Amino acid sequence: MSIDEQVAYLMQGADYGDEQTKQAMAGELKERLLEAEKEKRPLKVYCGYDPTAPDLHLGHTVTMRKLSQFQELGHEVTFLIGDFTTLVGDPSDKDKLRPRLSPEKVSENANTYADQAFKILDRDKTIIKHNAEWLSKLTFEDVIHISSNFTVQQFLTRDNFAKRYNNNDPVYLHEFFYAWMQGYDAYMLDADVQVGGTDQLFNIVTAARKLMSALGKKPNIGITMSILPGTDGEIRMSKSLGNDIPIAGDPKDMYGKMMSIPDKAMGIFCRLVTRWTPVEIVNFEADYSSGKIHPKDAKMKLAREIVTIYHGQEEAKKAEAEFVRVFQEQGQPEEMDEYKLKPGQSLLDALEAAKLVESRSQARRMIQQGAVRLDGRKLDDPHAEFPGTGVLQVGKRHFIRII
RNA sequence: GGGCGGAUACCGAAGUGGCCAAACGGGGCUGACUGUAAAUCAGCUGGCAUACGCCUACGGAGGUUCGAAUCCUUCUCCGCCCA
Repeated sequence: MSIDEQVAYLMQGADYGDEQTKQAMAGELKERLLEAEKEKRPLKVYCGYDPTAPDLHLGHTVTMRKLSQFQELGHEVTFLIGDFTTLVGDPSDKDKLRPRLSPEKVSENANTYADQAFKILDRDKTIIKHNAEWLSKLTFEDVIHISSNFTVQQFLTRDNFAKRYNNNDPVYLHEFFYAWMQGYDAYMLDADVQVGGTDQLFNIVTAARKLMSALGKKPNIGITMSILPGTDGEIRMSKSLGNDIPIAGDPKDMYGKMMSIPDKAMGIFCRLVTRWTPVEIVNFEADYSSGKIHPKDAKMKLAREIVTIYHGQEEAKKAEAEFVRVFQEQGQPEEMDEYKLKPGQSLLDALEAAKLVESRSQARRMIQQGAVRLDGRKLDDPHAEFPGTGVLQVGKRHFIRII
């Protein structure tokens, strides 16, 4: 790849909110790539992760995919675990109720994180670091000194702060520290490039660059990635919003979830979470928007690609076959859990005991709404004795074999 | 330290003594349509109960009242203003 192609590849999916910043960053990236080439050194690239939850979903992988592209081009990638910053809490995370995690829990999560990340990153080429290594050693004096490089006004330019400030919502003092701690990470790592989400724009571009300059280093280049929407295609993917696609989950479920994203979100998924090159993506999009390929078939290809990344080709094929069988041909899943019927159980009892519903009230609702079927026949009497063995289905996708 | 305002279900937001399991919007779920797309339509969205109904819930704890999300006391948390 030529340098310009590399820049295009590495900037793919990046978003800075305005075109000028993007141009400026692309320009700097190009310069830095040239410089590295001349000096025969790789760029130092990193992204920090806060191991707040053990399970990763596709949204978390956006920056990992970007790191892997750098890796592909021979650069040095550091996977930074924010074990110290996690204890502080990121202001861009609105989840205020997040319980304070114990250090044990944090390191446990961090391990799971790293394991899942290595489905994307090359384990042997990735450096893992923890920011507690340096952040926990700063003295109060250091903190004051570093803080003196920033003004409150600078922080208030950040949308997230400004908005809450104007709405009279709380803005905590410690949130300000979060931004510069991230900058300090970049400083300690001698980062040439820092990858993050657009929600990190301020931390990466304003705070980190300023701090690095102030401490006498060349400021890092920020690659801030667009935010991946969830299965609704609109709002950022997040577990608490229930629109996430976990990567460690069941491949069939993953495939199904991918199929449920709106057509208009296909493009962004391609750019952010597939292994496809910019050219392949352009062709893919052209194919379905011109009608050459049915959008459904295009989406199936996309779903297959995603499942393949995390579960391999075999599983992806199986997931697809199952999807076709269950949803397109209205058949039954290949495998399902079994439940042994006990004598005298009513429909309600069975639904509850087989754990197809969360409560008896919910079971009643489902029955009333005509969502409960045994071998395709609708069951509508909650109190009738359960008819017998067969495949019991609730809604579109919950099945259990009654034996 | 003083004054004022606020905390409601997954989220946002009404309600300001009985008609409140709590309007409305979003989200989620179910059904119709379909490509588990979009758009649209209908319904559901605390628990228990065949049912009458019962229980738990409007930040926490007490109290007033026949009756409280609504009134009082106090505690916790948040915002604004003054110092």
